[in-house]
Amino acid sequence: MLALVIVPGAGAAIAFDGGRHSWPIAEGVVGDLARRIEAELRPRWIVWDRATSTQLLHDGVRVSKCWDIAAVQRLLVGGWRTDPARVWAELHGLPAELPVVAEVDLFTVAVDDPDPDEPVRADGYLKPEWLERDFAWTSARLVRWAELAAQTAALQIDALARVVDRRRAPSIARAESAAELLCAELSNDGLPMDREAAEDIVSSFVGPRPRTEAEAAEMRRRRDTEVLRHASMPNCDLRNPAQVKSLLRSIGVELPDTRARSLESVRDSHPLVDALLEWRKAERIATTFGYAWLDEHLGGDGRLRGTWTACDGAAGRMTASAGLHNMPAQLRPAVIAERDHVFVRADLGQIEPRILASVSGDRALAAATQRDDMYAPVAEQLGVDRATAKVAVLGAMYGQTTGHGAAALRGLEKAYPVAMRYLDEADRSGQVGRDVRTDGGRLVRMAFTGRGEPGDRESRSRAAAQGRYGRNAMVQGAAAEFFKVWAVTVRSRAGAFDARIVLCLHDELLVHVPSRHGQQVADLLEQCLAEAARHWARDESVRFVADVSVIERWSDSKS
DNA sequence: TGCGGCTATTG
DNA sequence: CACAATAGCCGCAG
Repeated sequence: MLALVIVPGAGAAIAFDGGRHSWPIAEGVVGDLARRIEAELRPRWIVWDRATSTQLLHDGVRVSKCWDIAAVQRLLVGGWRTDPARVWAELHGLPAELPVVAEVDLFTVAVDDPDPDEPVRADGYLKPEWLERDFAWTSARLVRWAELAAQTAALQIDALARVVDRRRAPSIARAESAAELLCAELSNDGLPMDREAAEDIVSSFVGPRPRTEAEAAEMRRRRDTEVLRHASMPNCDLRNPAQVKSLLRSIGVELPDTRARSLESVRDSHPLVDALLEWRKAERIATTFGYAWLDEHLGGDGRLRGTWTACDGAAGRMTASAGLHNMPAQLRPAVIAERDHVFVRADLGQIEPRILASVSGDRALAAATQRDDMYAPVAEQLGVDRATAKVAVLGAMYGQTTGHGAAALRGLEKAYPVAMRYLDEADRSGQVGRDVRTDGGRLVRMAFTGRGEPGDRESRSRAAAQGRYGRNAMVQGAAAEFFKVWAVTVRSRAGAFDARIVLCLHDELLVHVPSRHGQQVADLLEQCLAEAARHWARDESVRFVADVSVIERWSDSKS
């Protein structure tokens, strides 16, 4: 483990052996030095947060392993406030009211710090001025800062071992850290996308690229007219749901809302409905996934870039902006591998119920995971058809209590009591605002604001919603952890084939690979899945499956 | 100008 | 419209 701190404009420092040995580094040589250390020693780099990894990436250094203090802290205590001062205070059990930099005004005088190179105060807190933008860094202070990072990482290892199985804790923290490296790389590298193909698709929905604002308005007006010509409300604003409701009423269609689902149910009653649904599709492309989107996010190098987050606020899934996680299926044919490259795409099959079987330790449900389609044995067990079994299992994980799955839910309770109790326990925690911790040790905060008088209808429905949130967080969160272990395992092995992960999508990986290595990387993804399962799961009772294919366009895979 | 509501897309 | 997310536009309050 080797701690590295970089303060742009001030310099850098490294520390190892828990901070007992340390050196300052001139800022100009950080990249070269880090590259040589990485090549010769392959250390686990301790960093305060992703900024250091991103800085290295900009210097052209890709490190293989790290301990990201902020990422591990989010795992340990949840939330987003993971600056060094807070992390340090939390690890030392100090009260959450952090000291702030004292204002110097007419009534106070600046007190000289007797030990200005020491970041820790007598009361144990970090000095807040060390976190200020204009802090007067010196090489002595940078060195102490690196030593402190090394000490902090050591404290986290102990803290983690107290909340997760001691054997599994380090690998989970390392995966969360490596996920930060992966996210830095995904943000930097982008997703290959063919601009011409993308513009052709956009054009097929909204017409050619308008050259002026007036032209754009004219095209918008023409699209509106295609719908409005079916009725006699020429000034109706199709972007206003209330007015659309009136429009529908004027043609004799009464609906509670104007969502696509509702509209589809009355599709045959009037030609306007069909036109409106078509209009919605085009409008979506025009406003969100159109020329403006391409101009903003698709670089001249044919890479679509967004900002990647390694864990979201809820349960720790990865998120991405710029439409990388919700790109309409119609645009995916434009995601094309570069010359002499292919994509290897892999998605985990039925990941959430398999995760539930694993984390709950339900032996009967684990037995069902031995099958490629685990809903089939569940259906047999429950004496219902497959579709019903699937709805029931998903309903149990999401907290559905009404509808078609409700009856089968009672069957689930009988057949898989261990798994159902696990979900129920999380549900109760959520309802009363008690934090839950996922199997991998992520704390999911449940302290919601404003629980009203218990008993009234509003507060009961809010409690139920919080219960569903808690129930789902345990499954979705554990699935996210497992996915990250898989992804970072692939990341570390893919380099041998000059392959890079270019997209992570909750249960799906897209890897960009030189064509000659396509099949080898496809095999690699399967191997990494088995390896991830061995590292992440408590035992080997649950089988995980993936669908892997070698393709040229993202849209080429069957499923 | 910021925020909740509505709607869309995705896993 | 079960769970999660990002994102755009509208109306309304300040």
